[in-house]
Amino acid sequence: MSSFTPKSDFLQVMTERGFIHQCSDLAGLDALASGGKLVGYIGFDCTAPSLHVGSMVQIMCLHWLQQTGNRPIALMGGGTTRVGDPTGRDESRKILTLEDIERNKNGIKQAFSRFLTFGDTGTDALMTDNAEWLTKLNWIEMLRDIGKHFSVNRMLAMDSVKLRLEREHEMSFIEFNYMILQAYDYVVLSQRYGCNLQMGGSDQWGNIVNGLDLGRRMGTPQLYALTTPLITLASGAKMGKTASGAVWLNPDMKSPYEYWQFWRNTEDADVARFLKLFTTLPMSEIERLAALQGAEINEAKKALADAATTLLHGPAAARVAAETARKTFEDGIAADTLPTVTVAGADLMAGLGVLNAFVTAGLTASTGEARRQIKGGGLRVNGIVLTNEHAMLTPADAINEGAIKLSMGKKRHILLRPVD
RNA sequence: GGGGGAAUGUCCCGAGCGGCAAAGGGGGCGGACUGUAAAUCCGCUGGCUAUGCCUUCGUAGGUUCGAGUCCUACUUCCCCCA
Repeated sequence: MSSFTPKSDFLQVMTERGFIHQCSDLAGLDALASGGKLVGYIGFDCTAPSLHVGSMVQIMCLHWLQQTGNRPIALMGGGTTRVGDPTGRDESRKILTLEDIERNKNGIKQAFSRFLTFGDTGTDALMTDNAEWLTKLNWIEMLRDIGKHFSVNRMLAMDSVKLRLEREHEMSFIEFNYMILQAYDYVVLSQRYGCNLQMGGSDQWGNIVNGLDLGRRMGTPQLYALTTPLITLASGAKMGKTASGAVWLNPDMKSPYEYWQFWRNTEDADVARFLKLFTTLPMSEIERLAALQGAEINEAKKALADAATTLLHGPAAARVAAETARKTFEDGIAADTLPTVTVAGADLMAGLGVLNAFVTAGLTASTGEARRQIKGGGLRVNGIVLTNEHAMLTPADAINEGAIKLSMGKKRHILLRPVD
């Protein structure tokens, strides 16, 4: 596969930026892509109210698909989430309520508009929900039309099932059916929209290939599969977690500033790879940035943070985030654009204990943790290390544009702003 | 159907003679060193109105001054026999 030289823009971009892990037929796919005849989809689970950076690779795949003259489909898993994908899990998922799934779906939709141009013609992106057809399936019809194409022998041999069986972990019948539904999705999308490519993370290979098979048996045109590598950090950790939890894409769950910070803190060894995957900067520029050594590599990290944040939150928000970071870390002053938490002015007037202040700000989970952090020298008020856990905050401490800057560690800062 | 074993700090794994807020890891957080990096070293890693009080070892009872530890029943999981 490494010897294959793609001719299409799509596969050239995917290859040189490191998006390709496995493909069912690179040459066939290349031919279709050259003519702008690809209609590719990726399914997104509705298990959380927002996508997180872990899905960025997938989103970028759709983005490039469109940028190179093909049509992307973002498929919401409103139906499949009701069943639950057992892939990569050795315990059953808990079954989500329909209301939760609906809420999650609406939250997840938000992120896409920045990356894709939606519409009804040509290369316009499409968003659809597999609940639309899956919930209408009739059990007997489904068994006769779809079920007959599936071999239980083969299903049992699939990794997602085999692992559970080997470890003698429970796999319920509902989960066992997941792969059938995902395969069926692909066929439906093929029939409705001429979809001929499904992409996904490398763990989805089995599910995607099932779709290919089902399509062949049900008489669709040739379908293709393309998976992306699992993105881990150079240090081996799974990507997407930070001090303050998962890196969500929705701004109400993770501010643009925090998103910018996430990329700014990328490990040296990951910078070049991430620039290729998570920005649309030209390859020549990426090569220049990747060549930076030592402390200079920080310039590359800023470029990564700027570009990635611009993609998700827009240029204005990215500029603010970068400026906030510059003031905070390089000038050491409190930018009024830092994440802010408000307190009642009256409470502050009466004197607010520092322990409770840090809990209110969300920097520590409990007053106990705040106490321990103070012992370890980890908390600061207006930049000054806090040593007295009994200290009280008063309006006189609101010296940064009328707010108090609370910090935990070197990187996490919150403005506590009194309001009436 | 019969016999044996197991469930531990709500992140995970895991030790635990009747005196236990409970060993040890991993992970996470903080500190030092740096470049807002990695690696390394050090500290912390139930809650609170805090020299005390409250809640934690599958669930519910019991024995005991005192139970994660002993007894009984139940739930779930694993192993062996049929």
